[in-house]
Amino acid sequence: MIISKKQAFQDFASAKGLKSTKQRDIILDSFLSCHQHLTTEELYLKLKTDNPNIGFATVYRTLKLFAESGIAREIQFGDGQTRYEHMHAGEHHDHLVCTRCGAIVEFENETIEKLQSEVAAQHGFTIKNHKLELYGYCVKCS
Amino acid sequence: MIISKKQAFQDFASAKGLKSTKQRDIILDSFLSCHQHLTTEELYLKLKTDNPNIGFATVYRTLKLFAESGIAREIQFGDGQTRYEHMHAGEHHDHLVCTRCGAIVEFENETIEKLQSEVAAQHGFTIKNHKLELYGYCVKCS
DNA sequence: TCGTATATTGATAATCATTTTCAAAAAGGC
DNA sequence: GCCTTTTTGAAAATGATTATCAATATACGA
Repeated sequence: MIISKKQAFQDFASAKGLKSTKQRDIILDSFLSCHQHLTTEELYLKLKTDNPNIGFATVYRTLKLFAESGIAREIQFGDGQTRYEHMHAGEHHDHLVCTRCGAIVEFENETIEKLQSEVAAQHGFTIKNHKLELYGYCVKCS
Repeated sequence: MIISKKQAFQDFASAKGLKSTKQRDIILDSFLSCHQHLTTEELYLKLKTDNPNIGFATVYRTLKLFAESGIAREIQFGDGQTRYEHMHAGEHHDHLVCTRCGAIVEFENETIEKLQSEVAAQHGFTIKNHKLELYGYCVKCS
């Protein structure tokens, strides 16, 4: 899984004529080995421990590249920070967000996806992607 | 409809011990008579024509109050700006967003809502609100 | 109506996340 | 190795939003 993501990004990079650099490799490894939904800042801090020489501008730039390449997706939960999550080809998942403790649970629901397509078709829209987030309290917090 | 929103905000204000001010009245009228999904800046610019003496800090503060009072809701479409839309008691609508021309279409779908509740229940979540946005191209742009 | 306590305003400064700038360093051909 | 182009890191810039604070307005009791 991780290997194919690496491959996918390398394909994207060479197709775009990007040069391969140490920094991007490090950031890619770190991102792929990381839990989901992390902030640019979180990844930057995590990296800095082992690689104090990587600047945060590079982390920002590289995560944007990951999103562009399709191996990551930007998500925003309304707390002002952009998060990045791994993107698994072909599948899509949505989020339950606990507004008390910040816990994030992922879920998938094909019926909802199908209904979304129907709604879009009714309005003549061609859907590229979507975002569904349910906000509330998790088991522990309610 | 507009009158009841005004009433609703006044109830909220008095319950919170807020004083009634000219500025808030003007902003409330302007907001209620406005199209949906407007940016704080858009409302500020619109106001400034007739009321050059209202500061944008007040507009920001007041829109946050509207959201708190329940007559408005904050929405974010990922373009970096917070938008406010009218909130109709008891009903909830979601959005189709055209990523080319920026068109926004609202829709409601009870079945999706029901499925969301089911998903939340399965994970032990108590849902307070949710957000569903479908991004793609509208009829004209596709 | 007057005074007083409290909330609100507007201008400005501050903040926070993100982006841009730019000179120096690194990569990829040839 | 040379030369062109991309990338990097540090710092400055940006853009949206929030906090600060003195001046002003409001509510309410005397």
